[in-house]
Amino acid sequence: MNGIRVVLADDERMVRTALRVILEAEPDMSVVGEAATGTEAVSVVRAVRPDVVLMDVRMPEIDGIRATERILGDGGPGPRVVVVTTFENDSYVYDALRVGASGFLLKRAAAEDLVQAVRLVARSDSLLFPAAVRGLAARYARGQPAAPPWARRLTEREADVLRLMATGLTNAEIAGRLGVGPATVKSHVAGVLAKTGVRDRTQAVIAAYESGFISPR
Amino acid sequence: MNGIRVVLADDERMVRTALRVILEAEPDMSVVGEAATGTEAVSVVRAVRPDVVLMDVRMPEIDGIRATERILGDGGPGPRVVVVTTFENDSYVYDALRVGASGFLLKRAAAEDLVQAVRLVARSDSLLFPAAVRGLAARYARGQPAAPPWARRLTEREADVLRLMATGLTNAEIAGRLGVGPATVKSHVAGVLAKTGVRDRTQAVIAAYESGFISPR
DNA sequence: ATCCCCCTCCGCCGCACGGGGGAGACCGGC
DNA sequence: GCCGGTCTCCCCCGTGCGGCGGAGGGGGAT
Repeated sequence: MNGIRVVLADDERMVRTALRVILEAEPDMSVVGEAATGTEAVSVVRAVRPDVVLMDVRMPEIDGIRATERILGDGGPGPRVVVVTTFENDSYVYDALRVGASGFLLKRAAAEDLVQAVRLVARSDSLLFPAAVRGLAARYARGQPAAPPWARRLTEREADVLRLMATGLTNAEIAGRLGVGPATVKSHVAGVLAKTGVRDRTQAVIAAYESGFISPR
Repeated sequence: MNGIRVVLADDERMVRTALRVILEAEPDMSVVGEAATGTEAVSVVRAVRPDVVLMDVRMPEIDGIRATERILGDGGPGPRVVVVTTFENDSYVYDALRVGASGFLLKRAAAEDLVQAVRLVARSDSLLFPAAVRGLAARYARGQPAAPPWARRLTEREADVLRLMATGLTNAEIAGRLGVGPATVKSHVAGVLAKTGVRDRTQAVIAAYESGFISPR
């Protein structure tokens, strides 16, 4: 059975139980570990090597952000970390982005959204930031002009290329816009496809929309 | 938080009543004003400042297009105007685009589509047009003569294909899903591209998102 | 000083894609 | 009856795309 292996990290048992019930109801998911503290989360993840970690922000010992940082700092292909929090107006959003989280979810999100989110980050390696926190993320991003949060996965240039891809331009046209050669654009496109785990530019654009990387007017 | 505030402008009382019933059934919408003529629409909108205006085209005194023009010409963040008409091959489509309407709906649209449309334009400021007329928008904005063939709506099959395109499938995969040959899919894709006035499948998917034909989670 | 990542570019190659034709069948309307 | 629209499928053909492997330079990290 090679479903999506998930680890839950939350200090409240009831929350973990609720998440477990939701996820175990899906045929393609299984919860392979739980943690009640940040340090526990790190060790559990290192032990069971899950595909996705649902990481609460507020936890004893070390918080979810630091735990995420350590997990993703291990090197190699780490799990996708989806940061879960209660309040949408807290600054953890930016921190989550900075340390390389793949997604951000609110605890009040519908169960359906939760499983969809897990599936998306597990499958396509997309960045997943729902509409609820998009404005927030953008606000923080504006406050820190030189620190595009997505740099963890997509490089700055790759992000540029993806944005232009999402306007329907060809590689040659993107090259013209960026003032580089077509071969360079091809390289960046290849990078985007690899990092987002999709097949072609069309799927990349879809992922950009679905993840909130860009949003419709 | 009264939800989405809507003004109805239509010279037929029954139509207004029908729309009101449909919209009031939604917990997140409320009809805050009605108008039976174009001039009335302008004054009502200025008075109640709604989020969305459902604007009939044919109305006494001044028509819906001119009324829309005046409303959106007021400056500042005006409401989203969705132009409603009976016929789809109406030349009013172009006029609606020109004066800055946010959407275009047919009166025979299902109630479900109506509320979805209102919600969409209110929430995301999307342009809501049948994919068929999207290419027109760009060309018309550039001041170029709009070619009539594009005003034709997508056929049911073409809509199916577009939806599948927007999930990132190749032509061959779409063919498999629909149980037809690859050549058939190519035909439908060609139809979609022609009618939406775009160049390739990626732009078609973008148009689908931007037009509200499909929407991200 | 060394390593690693990023940006830049090169060639080759297979293939999906899209344009431009067309054709037969069905169905509804004039 | 005929015609217009839709759905189905066929051909050829050019090309943009994406995978592959490589290369050189710059800059940050340790």
